[in-house]
Parts: sequence; C-alpha cells; structure tokens
Amino acid sequence: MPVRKAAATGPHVLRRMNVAAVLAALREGDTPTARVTDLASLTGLSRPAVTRALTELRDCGLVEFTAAAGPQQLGRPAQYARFRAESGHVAGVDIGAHKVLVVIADLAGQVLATHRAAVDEGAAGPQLFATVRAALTAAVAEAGVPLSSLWAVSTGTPGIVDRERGEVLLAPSIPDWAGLPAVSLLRDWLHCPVSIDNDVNLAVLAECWRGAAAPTGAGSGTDTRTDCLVFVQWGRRIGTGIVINGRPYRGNSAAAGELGFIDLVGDPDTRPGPRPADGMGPFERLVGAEAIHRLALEAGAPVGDAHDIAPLFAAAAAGDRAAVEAVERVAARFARGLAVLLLVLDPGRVVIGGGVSRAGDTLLGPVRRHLRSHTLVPVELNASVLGERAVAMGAVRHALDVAEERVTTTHQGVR
Amino acid sequence: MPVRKAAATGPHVLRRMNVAAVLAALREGDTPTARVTDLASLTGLSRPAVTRALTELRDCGLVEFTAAAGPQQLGRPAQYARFRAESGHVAGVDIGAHKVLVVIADLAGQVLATHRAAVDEGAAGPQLFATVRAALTAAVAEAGVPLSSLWAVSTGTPGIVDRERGEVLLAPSIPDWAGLPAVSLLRDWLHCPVSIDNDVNLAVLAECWRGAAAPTGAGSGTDTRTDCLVFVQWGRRIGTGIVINGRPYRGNSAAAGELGFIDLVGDPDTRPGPRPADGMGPFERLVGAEAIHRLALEAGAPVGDAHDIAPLFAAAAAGDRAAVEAVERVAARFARGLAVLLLVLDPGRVVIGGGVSRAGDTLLGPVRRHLRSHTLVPVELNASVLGERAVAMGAVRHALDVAEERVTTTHQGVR
DNA sequence: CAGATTTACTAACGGAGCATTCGTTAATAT
DNA sequence: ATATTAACGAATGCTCCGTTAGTAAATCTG
Repeated sequence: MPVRKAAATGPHVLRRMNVAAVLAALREGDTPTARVTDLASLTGLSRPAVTRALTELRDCGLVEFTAAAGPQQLGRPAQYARFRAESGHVAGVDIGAHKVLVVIADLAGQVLATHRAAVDEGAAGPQLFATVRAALTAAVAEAGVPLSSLWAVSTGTPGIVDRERGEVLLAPSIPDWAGLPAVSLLRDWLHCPVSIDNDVNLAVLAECWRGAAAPTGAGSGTDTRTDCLVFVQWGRRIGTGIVINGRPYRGNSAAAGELGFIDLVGDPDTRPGPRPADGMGPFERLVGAEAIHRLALEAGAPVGDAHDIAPLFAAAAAGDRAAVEAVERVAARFARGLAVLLLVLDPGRVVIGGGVSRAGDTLLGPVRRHLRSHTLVPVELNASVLGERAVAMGAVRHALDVAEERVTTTHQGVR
Repeated sequence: MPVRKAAATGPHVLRRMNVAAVLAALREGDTPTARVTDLASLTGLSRPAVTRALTELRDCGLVEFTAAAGPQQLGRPAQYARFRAESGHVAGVDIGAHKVLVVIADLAGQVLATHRAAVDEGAAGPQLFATVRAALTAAVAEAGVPLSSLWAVSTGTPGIVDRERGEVLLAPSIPDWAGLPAVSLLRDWLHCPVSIDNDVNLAVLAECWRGAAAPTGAGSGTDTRTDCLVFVQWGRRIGTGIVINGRPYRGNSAAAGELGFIDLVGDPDTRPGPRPADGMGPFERLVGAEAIHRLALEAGAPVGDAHDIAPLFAAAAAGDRAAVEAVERVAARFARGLAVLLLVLDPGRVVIGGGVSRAGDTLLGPVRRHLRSHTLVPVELNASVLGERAVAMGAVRHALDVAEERVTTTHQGVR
C-alpha cells in the first residue's frame, strides 16, 4: 500500500527542500544573477540557510559566484550567484520521414545549435536510426559540447508511440521504423534518460513554451495564461496536440486529439460505410491538403502540381475571385470541425501548424470568422511561428523537464 | 515574483510533513485502525516520530486510541489509533430547479443523512435560497450533528457559474437565481468554506468516486484506473462533465464539454442559420429528450404525454418493432455525437446520466454498437448508478477535498 | 502459580538543520 | 583619515529526527 504523503525521515529532508527552493528562486528570478539577500527574501529563508544551499550547489557545479556586474552599490560588494546553465545540456530530436532535426540547448533552454539532416525518400528504420545518431553527434559538435554533457534527450516521431516501453507501435510513413528499439539503443549509447513521444504532442509543448503570443521571459516554464492550448497539425493529415495545465494530454489510450477522424457530414440516420484503406479519417478527407488541392482544381483556382496548394493562397491573397471562393469553402469546412474541438475542450488558445498553416491569415482570417457562428466563447487562433522547428523545440522542452528532475532531486551537477 | 518550490523555514516544517504523512497513512490504510508499528512501516518513520505525530493529532481531536479489536496477540497489547471521521462533517448540496438535495457525510466520506426538499415550479432565487437553508438545517439534524460541525460545504447548480466569485452568472431554468450572492450568504451563516460549481462538473466527480465500476474501497480517493472520465448528462439538454487526472476539467472559460452545441448534420458548405431563441444547441435538438419524443411519435412507437419517453424504451425492451427501430435511430444519432467527444478526449470510461439514461442497456447497447464504427479505440460505457444523488455526492467529494486541506495543514480538529 | 518470552511504550542521548545574534570586512561618502 | 553602509562569517540556541536502553503488560511454559 503506497502512501501519498511523503514523510520526512530527518533534517536532511529540509536541506534538500531548501536547496531545491534556492535553485528554483535563482533560475526563475528576473535577473540572471542574484545576491544572497535577494534569494533569502525570495525563498523566505535566512541568509545562512541560503549560503549553505548555494555552497552545496557550487560544489555540484550548478552554481558559480561572480563579481558585481553593474555599478557598485554602497557597502561591501555582494557575491552574485549565477545558475551555470552550461553545466548540462539537452537535445530535442524530430525524427520525420523526410528529415531529422536536432536542437541542442543548455539547462536554461538557450538554443546552442540546430542541425538538420535530410532523409532519403523511403529510407528504412535502421538507416533512419543511423541518421539520428550522426545528426546528434554533429549537433553537439556544433554546440561545442561533448556527448557526455547531455542530461536528457527527447525524440518526437509521427505515428503511434508506446512511451512506457519507448517503442513506436505504428509508423505508416516510415518503413521498418515501428518496433525498432530506438530509445533503448540511444539510452545505451548516451547513458542518459531518453524518451519518445508523438510529434504533435511535442509541437504543442513548444507552442506553449516559445510559440505565438507565449510569454518571452527567459526561464519561464510554460504558458500560464491558459489552462489549455491546442495545436492543430493541418497538412495532408490532421491531428491535434493538447496541453492541459502545462502538460501534454494524451488520453487513456494515447489516442486523444484525433480530429482527423471526426465525421461531420452526412445524414445522421445512415450508417457509415466501411473504412477506406488509406487509413485517413473523414475530416482529413474533407479538408486535408489533398482535399484542398482537389477543391481548388474544381473551382478553377490556381494550384501547383502534386499537392502544392501554395498558389491557391497566393492567388486568394491577391484577390483572385475563384481562389477567394475556394479558400472560403475550405475555411468554412475546417471551422466546423475545429468548432467541435473547441466546444469540447474550451481552450484559451489554438495554434495551427502543418503545411496548410503557411497560408497564414489569408486562410485563418476566414476560419476565425466562420468559427464565431459555431462556438459559444471566442478563442485566440494563430498560425504557428515555430514552423519546422516546433517538434524539436517541444522535445527540448520535454528534455528540460526530465533534466529538471535530476537538478532538483540529486544535484548531480558535473564539475 | 512567486517561487514555486516551497522552502523549509525550520524544523517545524518536518513536524507538519510527518503529521500529515501519518494521518494519510492512517486514513488510507486498509484497516480502520492501525498500530504505531504499522504506521511506522507505512510512512518509513521511526516509532517515536509516529508517536509524536499521533499525540499531536489526538490533542487536535482527529485521532483517538482504542483497545485491540480482535483476538489478543502475543506480548503487550498495542494501542490502536483510529481516525475520528466524526470530528468533522461536510455537506454536498444539489440546487436544482425542482429540488434541493443535501447529503451530509463525515470526514471519511461516510454518508450520514440525505435530505430532499421539493421546490415549487417557478420558485424564484430568494425563495430557493431559503429552501437551501432549511434543507441544510434539516439534514444536519437528521445526521445528529450541529451546524458548527460542518468543515466545508459545496453546492452544485445548473447554469454558468463563476467559481472565483461564487456567483451564478446564468441560470435560465431558475428565475432570479443568477446574481444572488448565495455563496457569501452561506459562508457568513456557516463560517466555513463554501463553494459553488456547475452541477455536471460535480456529477462527474461523484461517478469517478462512487460511480459505476469505480473502486469501492472506503476512503480511497478518486478512480486511478483512468486518466480521464466523461459524464454525459442526457436529458432535455445535453452537457458533459470531464474529469482529468482526478480533477474536474472546466476549460479556459468554464465552457468545456458543451456537447449539446456541436453541429453534425448538414452540408459542410452551407453556413448555419441564426441561433434559435430557445438557447438549445444543434445536438440537443437532434437527440435531446424532446427530439426522442418527437421521433418516437413519428415512428408510431408508444410514448407518454409531455416529454415522457419511458414507454418507448419499455416497448423496445419488450420487442416492439417500431420502438426498437426508433431506439436504434436515437442510438445511432447519439453515437455519432459522442464519438466526436471520444476522438478528442480518449477517455477510459464514459458514464451516461440524466433522464434518458434510465433506459439502461435497452438504449446503451445499441449506442455501444454504433460507437464502434465511429471510434478508433474501445471505451467503457455505462449508465449512471447514482441517479438523482450524483450531483450532491459529487459536491460531498469536493467538500471533502476542501476539508482535507484543513486537516493536513492546520490540524484544527475540534475536541 | 512463577518465570520466561514476546511485544510495545517511554525516556535519554546525539546529530543535523534552521533562525538569530554578534563581530568582521570591504567598499563608498565626507 | 574617518564615518557609514551593507554584506560576509562564526557562534549560539532551538527543534526536530533517529537510535538506544530501560520499563510495562500481556501470553506461553514448566
């Protein structure tokens, strides 16, 4: 029988609490350095207690003392403590069918290097894994830190992921990727916590952290203005990532946010036919990139070949009548589906990512307008500003959370 | 600038932590009483530390020592500590348009009294408030405890609620109820924390706690098997309460779970007409109790007058052809709407409440069948077993959480 | 029935952490 | 050069924990 309340088995518990509190105050303070007095008033501790905690943190390598930065105040100059964000690093890896993107950041979340590696069309799992290894090696080299400096690595990949076991269960777009024990291979190689998650779940974390209209204060955790943020990946397929109370919400079977499979159209009394073999959902077939391309063609609006729909939005922005009409229909359809999500979740903010979101306000303006007639409360709707880097940045955010654990519990800094 | 990590400003913090841990171990243990040795091994503390904590709790009146209950073991008989659940009580109040239901429970969640008061049709706010006061007075009298014994009171009411300010913003079904400062009036009267919430948000808490297929162990908190549980109120109107990680999820504007307003039907390219004046949403008009009544009439299935749809389900259960067909259509329509909720939230369990749920598996069987063709993962779907008491029981659960705060932080037991 | 055995409670001791207090140090201002 | 200011460092007292030794109250055994 587990007990939920933790018991304090000695004064050393106090020590750990206060070390953690001092470190948190130092990291979350609005200045990069802080005096002992500042930390004492922030934490409510006495000066000697703060000094003790800082000494311990300095011995761990997590804190260093510097001279005064600005003009000297009256009296004896104070020691300024600084969190050594460079004492550890994290990596966020976006493993996609076409590219591998690695972002290296220090413990403060400052990005040190970004490395992009193209993946050959149709490359299989083992080859992809080799690319990931090479990209990680190159990225840490660019950042100028050793591999052993990595405290946590998070990866994001499309498909269905078993986070507990660290395996990909289903990845239709990458042959032989599912079932590859990528996480344990990386863990054995790097000797640090490695995790894997669905790419959209990480993208939403990134939008929460550094995305559109998010607070820009360095070191601030996640967006606190909203209880809930939704990221909609709008491309050929449609999926959503959901953040509730600053943490990704995945549902009971890791199947939350499957907006692409909602079925809006048709008579309520006819039963649905058999599922098509392409694995796409009704809503994806209605307003996915392919559907938009087809719809534009039918309307006589300009489009590129394959599934290139950029010309449609360019033409609409320029005032082309047919293009504007087509965009209007796309927006109306999408708004009806998105409205369902908003009615259920009532998020404070929605961020649209994926290829279609590159159309920007040409498309999102009409979507906002249509939304108003379907929803009860207004919602902030923006295109993603992180673009291609969203997943890797979200992975960095998650890796930072894992590293945080190590910082606050064991203080295992590296000298 | 607030600091997130709490600092320990002295050894007394240890004391508080350990008192809380001992109390938690005592309350969550599988036996109603526990020996000092048991608590020591449960908490990881030493025997003297547990004794010290228990002494403090006894002085507060929260714990008492009793003799051994069962057969004597070898050696000196141990003192058995028991949590005095009767040292405080909570009340859960369901304030509806037709009734006020008060449930009194002790600190262990044991129900001591249930009092129901009918409310006259069209009774206005002030009169309703007087009924609440009278019902509370009667309920505590039935439970045999004084009003001053109430540690927390939670109320649930239909409509839109501002929980921060403790006011009802909109309550279409009860005249002059919105704007009445009911919470502060109750607080001034009872001198204890009083809160108000939407009724469905409380009902879902109750289902999580004591509902269908929930763990029945006394004193256990909330259902831990599922990350997410959804309660669908299916009556004339349709609304949902959502619990995520054991806490009600209300969304950014307290407008989450508005399933009644989703719009499934119709061509995706036509704009919706103006909203009807009755304030009902598209889905409510499609499968609400009124719609079911109308649908049954059209199909020639038996129904009662007004909006009584019980005969329809009785006939369907008996095998009446027209009734079965009508129920099938209702189930198909409802399943399509519910599927949207499931695709977005992926809950582990869904509980159906409200008047329509009284049809039981006659209706829910077909709903389950239709759901399978709309969703990706299977879900547990059950009718509520709490029925009319769901909201009041959820209010009790919430009041217990508030009381818990007082127990674990200030130990202000009453001798 | 008396002693051994088992088990649990009680008291005293040492260690660790925090707050408080006092003296010291290193700057600036006069 | 002296006064002032503000921060550092060491010493003291308090409270909490765990440990250990001693005592009390039952059952079991001869």
